[in-house]
Amino acid sequence: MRPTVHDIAAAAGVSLATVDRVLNQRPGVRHVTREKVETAIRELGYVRDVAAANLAKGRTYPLVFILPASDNSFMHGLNAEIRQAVLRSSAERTDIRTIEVPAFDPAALVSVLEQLSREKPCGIALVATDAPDVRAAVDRLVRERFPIVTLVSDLTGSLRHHYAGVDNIAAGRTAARLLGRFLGPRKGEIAVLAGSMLVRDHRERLEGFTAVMAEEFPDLAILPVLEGRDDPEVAHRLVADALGNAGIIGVYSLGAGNRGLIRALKEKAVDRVLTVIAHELTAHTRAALMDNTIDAILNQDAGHEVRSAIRVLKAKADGLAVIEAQERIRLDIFLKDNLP
Amino acid sequence: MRPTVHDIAAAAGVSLATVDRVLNQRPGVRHVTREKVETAIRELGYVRDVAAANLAKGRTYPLVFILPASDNSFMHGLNAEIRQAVLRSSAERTDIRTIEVPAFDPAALVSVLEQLSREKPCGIALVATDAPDVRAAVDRLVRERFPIVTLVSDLTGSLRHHYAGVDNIAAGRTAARLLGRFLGPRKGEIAVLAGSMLVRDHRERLEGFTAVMAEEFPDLAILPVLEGRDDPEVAHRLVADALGNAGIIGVYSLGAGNRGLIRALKEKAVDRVLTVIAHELTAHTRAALMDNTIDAILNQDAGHEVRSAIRVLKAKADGLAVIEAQERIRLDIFLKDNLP
DNA sequence: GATTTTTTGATTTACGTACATCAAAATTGG
DNA sequence: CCAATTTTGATGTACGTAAATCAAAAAATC
Repeated sequence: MRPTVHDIAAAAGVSLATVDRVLNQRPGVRHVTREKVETAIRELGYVRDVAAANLAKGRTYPLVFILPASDNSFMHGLNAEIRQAVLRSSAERTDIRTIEVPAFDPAALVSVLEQLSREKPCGIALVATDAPDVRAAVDRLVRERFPIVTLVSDLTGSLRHHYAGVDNIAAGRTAARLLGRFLGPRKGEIAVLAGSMLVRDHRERLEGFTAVMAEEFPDLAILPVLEGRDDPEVAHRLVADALGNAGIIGVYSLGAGNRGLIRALKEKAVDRVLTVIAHELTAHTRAALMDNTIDAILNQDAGHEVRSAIRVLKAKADGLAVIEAQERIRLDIFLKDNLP
Repeated sequence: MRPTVHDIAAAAGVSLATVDRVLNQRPGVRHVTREKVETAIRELGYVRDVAAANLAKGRTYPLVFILPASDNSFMHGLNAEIRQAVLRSSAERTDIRTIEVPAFDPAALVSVLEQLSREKPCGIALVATDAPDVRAAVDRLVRERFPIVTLVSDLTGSLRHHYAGVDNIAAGRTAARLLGRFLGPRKGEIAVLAGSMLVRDHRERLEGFTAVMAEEFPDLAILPVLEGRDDPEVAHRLVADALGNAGIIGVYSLGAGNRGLIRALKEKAVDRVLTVIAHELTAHTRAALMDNTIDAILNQDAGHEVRSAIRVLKAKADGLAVIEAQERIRLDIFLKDNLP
């Protein structure tokens, strides 16, 4: 049986009340006494029973998710997963609120963060826009002891406690190797469709992609990036135009808005052997994978990201350790054979 | 605030004791009264606070893991993950015991299962050997209300509550498509190294592999399967022999014992362009992926499997729902760029 | 209608922790 | 040494549930 506060009190030769004062960092304990208690805690290997403590405190975890107001399948999916988590709130003692901010707008994000610092949630998850102001705001909140995790898009160099998302450089590198290997000895040009180079995850994917292409597949030339703003219409136009170039033998779509890409491919490339790699598994990309329009899909599981963010925020709020391996968000590679 | 037993009692117009009798299916409640309470429970949307209940009961979850006594990296890894879970036991209220049984020995497995039915653990996870006797023993335990999950290797057609492992047919299919696509237009022969065709997961991987090869890559011929018994020495000999055949352009290793495979490849195939796909990420396969001896690794995350099995068994023991998407064990595809 | 049996209520203790109160003891300052 | 202050102990209540006991009420049996 694991030791309880009573055991600590007995071992330290003090009363229950004193143990309680030490455990909950209440004042009125002499230094020597505090040391005695802390020694007993260490020696007996006491760990607070979080379930009992939460019961006694009537504790809930007010959490805030800050998401960009983007109208694409991935963000819709992320939202849906948060709603699922809300349904589990009562069992998990969470109290989850979602705030939408304009996409790619650091100032708006900062103002929301500043507002939250007054509201005292016990944890914040945000899809970070990569800007110095945002970094500063996040660092300030971390210093004020708010648990913070970045979701989907990281804020490197900031003090955030955790990042619940995939390694986008690795994703880009993986895409490049898959494309290169699938194309084999063929020579030609590769079209790259991105959302916006202002978003860190897209930049990183491109960075990884071009690095591996340059190192390992010198026969494949990367064309200038098409920025589709994650909008199906824009993507469609850009890709349809680009396919006028007969030298293109491969396409890497590293953002959202794949609906337009797929339409363009079906209209303009029926007679050509194109190898296509895209990101994010949606109804559209899934269908395209099944009918061979797309050859592979790289994906991040939004459900895992949301659940992981919640687990990590709760653990940080309680000062507990997280199981690192469990919280690592993996890059899923889907071929038509291993779809979920 | 979520309703408590007191609210149920008030709503149903009965005493706390009666609510307790209904909730814990104790006798001495008239049918009509029971109905009243159940209606109140439904109408208020009451769900038992599992944390409080466990505290009151002093409940622990005695769980048993039954593993084959196989001496390969994967089983060692699985064992290590179970030990990690044991370290978390006190926080998770689990009490985990591991039983090793001779590998591929249905009778031994059945006798352990029968013994357990007397011991009353609150959940059992087993790496199933696929045999009718085992299926019958598992079904019997399920009927006796033991929560049971299969781990790594499933027992299809049995009544087990859950399978914590990958879809091995999908894994084989994925391996085939990767190999076929990586080889591109080349024609030649493919060597397949398995552990044993007596194990269901190996059979399924082969089944998926040959199916996709036949459907989609008719220029690639699959050679008779080499059964390496998951033993590095045997695997080494078999592969070294097979590589005498100059027509081999690809290798699929669907079992364990990859150390021998890798040695054989380094000795016999330095001057050849072989495409190699293997299962299970270990120190050896990882190094081989990095130095281009292996082109891709398919993996199942033993840590996820163990944690998932525990979560599911606990949920079943409490009669709670599991988050299906969370418990799905995914097939990891590793290229050298996305290694963890 | 009296007796037995079944059903229900009222109440208590417990789980491990949090938190508050008040009294007692120890320490500090003058 | 006394008074003021700080530190410690003792005790009780609470959280939501489980489980037990005993008395009271209701229903079933004769």
